[in-house]
Amino acid sequence: MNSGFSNCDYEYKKIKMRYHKIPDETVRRLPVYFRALRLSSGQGWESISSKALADFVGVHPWQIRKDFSYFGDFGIPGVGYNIAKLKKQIGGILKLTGENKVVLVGVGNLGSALLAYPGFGLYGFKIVEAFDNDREKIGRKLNDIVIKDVCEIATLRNRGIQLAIIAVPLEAAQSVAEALVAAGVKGILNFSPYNIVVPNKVKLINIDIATELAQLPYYTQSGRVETQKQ
Amino acid sequence: MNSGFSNCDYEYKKIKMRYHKIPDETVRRLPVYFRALRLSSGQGWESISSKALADFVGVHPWQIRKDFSYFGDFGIPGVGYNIAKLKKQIGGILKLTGENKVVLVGVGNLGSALLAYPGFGLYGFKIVEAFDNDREKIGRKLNDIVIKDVCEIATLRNRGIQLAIIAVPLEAAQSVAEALVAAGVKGILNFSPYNIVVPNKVKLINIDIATELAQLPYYTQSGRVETQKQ
DNA sequence: TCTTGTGAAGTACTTCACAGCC
DNA sequence: GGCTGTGAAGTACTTCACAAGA
Repeated sequence: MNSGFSNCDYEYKKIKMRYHKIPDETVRRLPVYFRALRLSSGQGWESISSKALADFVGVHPWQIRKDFSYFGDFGIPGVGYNIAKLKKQIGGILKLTGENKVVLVGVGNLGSALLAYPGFGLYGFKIVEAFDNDREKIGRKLNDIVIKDVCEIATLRNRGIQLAIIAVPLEAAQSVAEALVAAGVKGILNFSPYNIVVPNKVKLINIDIATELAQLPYYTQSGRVETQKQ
Repeated sequence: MNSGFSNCDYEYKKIKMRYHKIPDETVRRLPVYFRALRLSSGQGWESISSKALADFVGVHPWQIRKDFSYFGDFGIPGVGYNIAKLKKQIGGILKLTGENKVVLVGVGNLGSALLAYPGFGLYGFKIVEAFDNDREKIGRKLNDIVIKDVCEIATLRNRGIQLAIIAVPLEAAQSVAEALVAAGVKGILNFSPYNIVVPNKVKLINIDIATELAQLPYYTQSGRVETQKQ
């Protein structure tokens, strides 16, 4: 990707306007800041400095200032950031305004846990539908959601549902993803350890639990000297 | 971090030995390659090319070759990589030899799902203990594991258990982490949305489910033009 | 004096391109 | 002819350092 605009720079600067591509790493951190602000806003503070926020979420202050610099002038020099205003701005950037509807596919052990997961609410997410292919489960109610047959994914069309969570065994992951995309879903959070392929217009984020765990022994087991190579 | 050794380069090259720091991103991908190899080794193939492996896991062939180049000469030009040998080598680098014991703290919805998660076995992980602070749960058996009181985390000392998974509410996360570290745990996979602080010698990997989901609307909602700034 | 915002410098990782081996 | 291994080039992100605002 190209930051572009190099031969238009002068024009843009003249009218005091510049264009940025937001680094993906910044987008990844914004939800973390957002949650920190939500948690800290009930505490009577009005402002927060980049240092205080940084300590809370575990990054460096200059990282936070740099991240915010991609958007606009959020803060007040000598004071910090107004918590309410900052929260609103980050929410706006992330499009976390109002309620975001999400559907879940796969109501096994992990899927059931996700249905009950309390962390989604803070961001305004709500799981509004759940699907499975197990006849035993279809029709049952879990956390106020009636589990439907995966065949009914197509009925999501035109209901304004853009996000889905996939928590099915890996054999089913690709076909479920395709059904979701066909039904108009534009963003997928995939928990199955399978390399799902989706069209470019669809954003896919993978969480691969076992793979994350499998990094640990490399770092923890002693004898990790710099690799010798001959 | 410094790649170092610049003034020793000649010496090292002369004796055909070089030292590398393995990029964290490479370590993150190795478990993915490892699983792909395990899945493909039952299929009668003996060798696999960087292109075939790349297509399977969803990266570029040159990325795979570069990743492997940090370790040694794995492949045979014109042929590819011997699957059995490669699997063994990656397993060795990641220290995924034999059975890796893991303990789980927090047997709520998510913790229970992790206890039953089938994906750990492929890497040789086994959850050998589970802890919770809920009197209702303590003493019950789940997936052949008797749930113990969190107070008993200290009893893990000297049992050769290096890895732990934290799936407790955020208020409890820091204290649980400290108990685990005190009991000799060296690597933690943390599912609670809290910035746990651990000593440098302990490796911490965070999986923050809601935060991952919260990135999606930014990418999926239309109207994401390059940010305007004045 | 304290804290922001940001060019510039530094670092880490990815991609290229091709020599060398099978 | 096909595929690996790897310096070199390119890109993306982080960290620094400091001018300017409150």
